[in-house]
Amino acid sequence: MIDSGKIGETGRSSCPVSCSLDLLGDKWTLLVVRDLLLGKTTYTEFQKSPEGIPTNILAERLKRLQAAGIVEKSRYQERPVRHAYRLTEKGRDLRPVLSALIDWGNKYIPGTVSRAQIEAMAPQLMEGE
Amino acid sequence: MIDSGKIGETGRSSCPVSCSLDLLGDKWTLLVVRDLLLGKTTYTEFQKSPEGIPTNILAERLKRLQAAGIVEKSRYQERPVRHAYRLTEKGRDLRPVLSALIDWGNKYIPGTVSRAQIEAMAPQLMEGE
DNA sequence: TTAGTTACTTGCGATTTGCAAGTAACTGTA
DNA sequence: TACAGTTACTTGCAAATCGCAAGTAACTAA
Repeated sequence: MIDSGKIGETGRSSCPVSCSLDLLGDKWTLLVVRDLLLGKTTYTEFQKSPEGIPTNILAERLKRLQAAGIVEKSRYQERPVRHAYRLTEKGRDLRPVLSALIDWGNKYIPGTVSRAQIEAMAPQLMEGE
Repeated sequence: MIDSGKIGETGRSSCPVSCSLDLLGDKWTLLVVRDLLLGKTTYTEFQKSPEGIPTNILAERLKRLQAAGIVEKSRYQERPVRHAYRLTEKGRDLRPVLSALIDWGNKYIPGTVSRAQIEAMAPQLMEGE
């Protein structure tokens, strides 16, 4: 057996789509990435998003994204200690994925906020594309 | 209350990313779409993919994708009755999403099959981009 | 007649989710 | 100094979903 189709211990196969979905394929992870691209940085800001992510899910996802090198946590203030979450380059490189989801959503799901409106309120979202 | 932030009965918000993920945000759905883009059409072909989707999950996802107008089922043979699943235009328009996931996976997950290799074995995957 | 294939469905234990509540550390106001 | 408020989580638990195995229905081919 030269190639089982699997990659390492984790990963269901050596397909880049499958491997990416192992990390990103759920209902919440890419929404956190979206918020980060929109410039949000704190736990509370993520919680305030209209989708209402449960706090335990948020904490777990932030840990996973950190472990995967997509997000980094930094202390932005002492007394009281406050942390900011930011995307790494690996995280910012997910922009095309989000961008494609926006375009598809705009085209096929009526009532969704348009890319133009999103860019207007967060110009950094699609910068550099 | 002018805008609750929600869209219709379903949908967690009016964000196109969130709405798209309501339908596509799990570990299997986009893998089925990938297989369809690769030219696979039958239930058994989907099952044979290296990730090994459980049969009940596959059946449920195909129903959901049909209900969403992303996939259509057609009889391609009588005696015995055989069905083929194919992407609609709405489904084919998910190509940029898959494409972005391939690029990200190739860049950040070592050992994944390259886009060039994927295109070589399935030229129709990224046609028209 | 019997084994094989296709396309599912059903049962069920294990994992994951989502809601609520609790906790720890600190601040700002009286 | 006391106390309400904020931030950033953790914990408990019922409910939903997942994944493995087995079963079923319709048909073919030997």
